[in-house]
Amino acid sequence: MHSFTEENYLKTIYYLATRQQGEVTTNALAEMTATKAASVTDMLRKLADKQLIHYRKYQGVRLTSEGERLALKIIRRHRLWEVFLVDKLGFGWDEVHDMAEELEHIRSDELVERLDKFLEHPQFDPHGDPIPTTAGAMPQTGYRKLSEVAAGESVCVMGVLEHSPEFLQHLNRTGLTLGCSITLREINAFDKSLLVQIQPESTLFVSHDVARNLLVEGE
Amino acid sequence: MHSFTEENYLKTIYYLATRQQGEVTTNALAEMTATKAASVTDMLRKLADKQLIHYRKYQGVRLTSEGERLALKIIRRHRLWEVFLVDKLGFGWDEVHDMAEELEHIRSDELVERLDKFLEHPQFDPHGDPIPTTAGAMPQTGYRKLSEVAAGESVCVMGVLEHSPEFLQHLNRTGLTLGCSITLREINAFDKSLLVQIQPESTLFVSHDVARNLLVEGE
DNA sequence: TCTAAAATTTAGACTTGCCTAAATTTTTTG
DNA sequence: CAAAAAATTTAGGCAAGTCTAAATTTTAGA
Repeated sequence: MHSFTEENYLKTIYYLATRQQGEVTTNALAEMTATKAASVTDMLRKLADKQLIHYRKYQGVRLTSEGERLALKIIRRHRLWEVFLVDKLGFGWDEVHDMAEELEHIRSDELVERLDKFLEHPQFDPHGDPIPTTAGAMPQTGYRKLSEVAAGESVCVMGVLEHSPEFLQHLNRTGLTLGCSITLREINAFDKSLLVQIQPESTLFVSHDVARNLLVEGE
Repeated sequence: MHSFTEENYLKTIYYLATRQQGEVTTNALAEMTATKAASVTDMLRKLADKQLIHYRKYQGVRLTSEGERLALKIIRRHRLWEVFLVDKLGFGWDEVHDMAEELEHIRSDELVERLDKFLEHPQFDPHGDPIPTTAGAMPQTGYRKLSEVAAGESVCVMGVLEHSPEFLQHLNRTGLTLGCSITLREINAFDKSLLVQIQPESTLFVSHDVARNLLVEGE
């Protein structure tokens, strides 16, 4: 079996690999896991011994297919528990990350599959992230960032790239929650901020920082 | 905060203290936690430093009121998760112990209280054990062991003292599950085995070993 | 009650995962 | 393209929780 800590490294390597290209660096991992580079190096050697990552000294790291399988399993658990916490226990989407971070390490495949069934096989977590399948596939979505949408387009808010409580609470306050339909009225050339109309009639400014962390779906 | 391991020791000390009188011994703890006496001694010193137990070398151990408060909190979590696993996810009462053993360490009071509400404030877990209150009180039941019931009495099966999958599966097979009404027909003087009638008409023998692990309620 | 057995504690060591400081390799830049 | 900077790894150590073996204390039996 794999330790709590090993599972977190695998998940973090997966996460970083999807946002960068090439191999994941020691420093990036140290920052994400809030440890020091030397500690990361220790763990990388251990994961490489277990054939969960491809590791070449000084060159960075990449998951093996077994490592990716495990990472997706952890992510599946995390996202299913988040659905449980929000849909069944009534938590807000800004409150569930830390709890899911613990729940994702409960070791029982049967538990996960029963939870999935209990939740009626959700496809997305409360932040709009797709839930990997039992078979270990990550469903692809065609979402774009709001910051890449052209003026005049109407789109639907489908997810977020930033999961911090601060960001999510800001969205709560402005009404930019999942599923809401918006039309992009203007793009400010100076600071790239957006004038957005939320259906049916409220209008608000959205900073570029917010817009590039909001995922939206076509017209 | 307290470690996973510390929480397990507190829970185990509480458990042993309720079945024995006097102080809990090092050896008993070593056996229950599947470790060695020397390891237990180390942990007892640590728990004593944190004022969670009263500890006198060579004399055994007793929870402080703070230690007991924590132990009851862990037990409350454990039993609520067991209710969730059985009532909501459909697990059998013989399958849930190990999962609850992990879930009980998830650190969020808010989570526990929301779970309690979601489950509609259950009073007992799937084995008939009472669920401690948020305030930290262990509800008392007036249950007797089936082995202490007199011939001729009719009683209702309310709980078990032994939680091993083997024992619970044996009860499943014989039909002696929670809530079932039984009448004690005869007590065998030689081996203390019982002839029991399960309402309305099936009859079976129950060994003394089974009878002293079954909790029943009055007439 | 005195001694042997049982229970417990101490001593010293191991593993995991982390750290700091120093050494090494890679990358960047003048 | 060589020197400086940045990134990474190595070396040596620490804390938690465990272990075995040896020492100590308590208990039980003759």
